[in-house]
Amino acid sequence: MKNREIADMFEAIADMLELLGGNAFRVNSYRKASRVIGDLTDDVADLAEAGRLQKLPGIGASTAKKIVEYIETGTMERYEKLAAEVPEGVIEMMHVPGVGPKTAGLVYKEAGIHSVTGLAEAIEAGQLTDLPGLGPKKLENILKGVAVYLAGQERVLLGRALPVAEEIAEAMRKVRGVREVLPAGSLRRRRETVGDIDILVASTEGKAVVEAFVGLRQVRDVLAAGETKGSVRVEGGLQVDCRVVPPECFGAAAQYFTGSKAHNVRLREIAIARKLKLNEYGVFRGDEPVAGETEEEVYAALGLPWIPPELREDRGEIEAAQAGELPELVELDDIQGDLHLHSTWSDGGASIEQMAEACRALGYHYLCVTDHSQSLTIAGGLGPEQLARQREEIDELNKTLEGFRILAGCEVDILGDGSLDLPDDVLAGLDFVIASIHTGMTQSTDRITRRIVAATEHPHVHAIAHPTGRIIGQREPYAIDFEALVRAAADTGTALEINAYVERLDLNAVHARAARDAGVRLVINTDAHAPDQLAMMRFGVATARRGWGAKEDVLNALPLKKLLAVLKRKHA
DNA sequence: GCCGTTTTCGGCCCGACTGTTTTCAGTCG
Repeated sequence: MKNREIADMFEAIADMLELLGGNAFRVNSYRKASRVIGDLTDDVADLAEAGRLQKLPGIGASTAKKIVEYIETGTMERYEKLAAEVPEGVIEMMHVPGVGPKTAGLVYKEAGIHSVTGLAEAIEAGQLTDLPGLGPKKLENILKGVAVYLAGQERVLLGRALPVAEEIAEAMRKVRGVREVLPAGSLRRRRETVGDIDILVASTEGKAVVEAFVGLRQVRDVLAAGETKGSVRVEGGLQVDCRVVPPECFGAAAQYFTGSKAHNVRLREIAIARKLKLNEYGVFRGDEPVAGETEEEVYAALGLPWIPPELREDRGEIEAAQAGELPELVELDDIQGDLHLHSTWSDGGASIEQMAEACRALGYHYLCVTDHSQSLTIAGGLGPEQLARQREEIDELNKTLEGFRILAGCEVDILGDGSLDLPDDVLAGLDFVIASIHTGMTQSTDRITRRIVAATEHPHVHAIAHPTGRIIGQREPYAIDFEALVRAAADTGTALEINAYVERLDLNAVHARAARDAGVRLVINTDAHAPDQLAMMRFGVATARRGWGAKEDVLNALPLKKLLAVLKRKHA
């Protein structure tokens, strides 16, 4: 699958064209094409073969031709020509905060600088002071930017950022003069990682609110503190911005600061078509404000229903909203139970009883114990006899629990050859079987796809756990043919998991969307190894929502009776 | 380079901030 390569090439073409002073709209077209191809789960080669490339938004005759060229020949002339002209390091300089295409182009053309480190050295040696537009402050600023860039400026996991944001938001709600507080930005859209935290505050007293913000006990460094905006770093280096807006603009500001950028651009285009103007202060006809106090009225002024933040990525949500076809997204309250968790029988930290109590406290009606299977000795995997004894314990516990049911299950390993780690008759006796890969993760696309597809075809496997194996920032997904997996899951009635573990979120949002579009049932599980980890369910639900998942798409949003009926069907 | 409820040509998102200027270019979100 060459989607990623092609998306990256279009992005690089955009960067290089921009640096060379090419038409800005053309640059934008390449960026859009890059995003569209990058978001695709279908193989772009299949679309090309079917002659359907130009059906994609932002893909016209010219980019379609380049895609076909790359698929057929393995190279793209446009890209190669530009790459011969612009050294890679010059493009990299553009990614330093404070350095854009103009500055990178200038220092390259006028001073021959072609790397980020070369840029820093030249500034420190005082070599760039004669260049137009580069005064001492600008140069100092670039130097700081290089330090930030080289430090890696990593994005932070949603699971880490969200609690920080909520704590700060809670503290800000207690500040005098504050009417409303909303953590906005990519965090509100529940992206799996976030770059920084944006806290939006409605108040008429900007300065006092900002002062209170930078004085919060969580604050370690104050980066800026003005009339309407404060910027700080908290423990761990995470940057938090606070913006104060008047209450009558709060809705427009919330919309604006939630993004995504691509979504906002589309909204502004719609505004223009309606002879309106949209900015962070409201919707305007001429100078006349038409909307702004709530997000609902901002969207309504553009002829749209309110769109849930998780969908705001310009991935078709605006068209769906216009057609009145937005999905009714699954909510945390819809979740009836957790179907993938561990106990002290394998590598968990709590007894089944403790896990059950924790699940009841969350308002669930059932859980399924899915300890590891025998070959995973390092995790204390269970064999047939242990599973039988575990079942006895579960049966005893179920006698004492009212209105709650513990299901007996297993996270069975998919072995290297695609067979399962437990005999069929043992699996047949379990309520729920979720299969997963813990070894041979680096196998070829062909092998690993056959392995997982074989597991979906197994009559006793109800779901595949963490289907791509990726761990955010640590491990790439398996080289699996995802389309083939989705087809197999759809054909066999096997659910695919959204593993809610904050480092996993696997399936991710784009994969989850493709699965649900193909009619595959999703199952959202925490894979908890201790009671407190059950709370990660919210991140799995957020990912399902980003994947356009509705309650009906989610296996464990079913009430117990219906769930058991569905599980039985696969067994039979 | 894309695209069509004013268009197959001529448009294409908006405002703030900063540092460099003397009216504005570049960068950012």
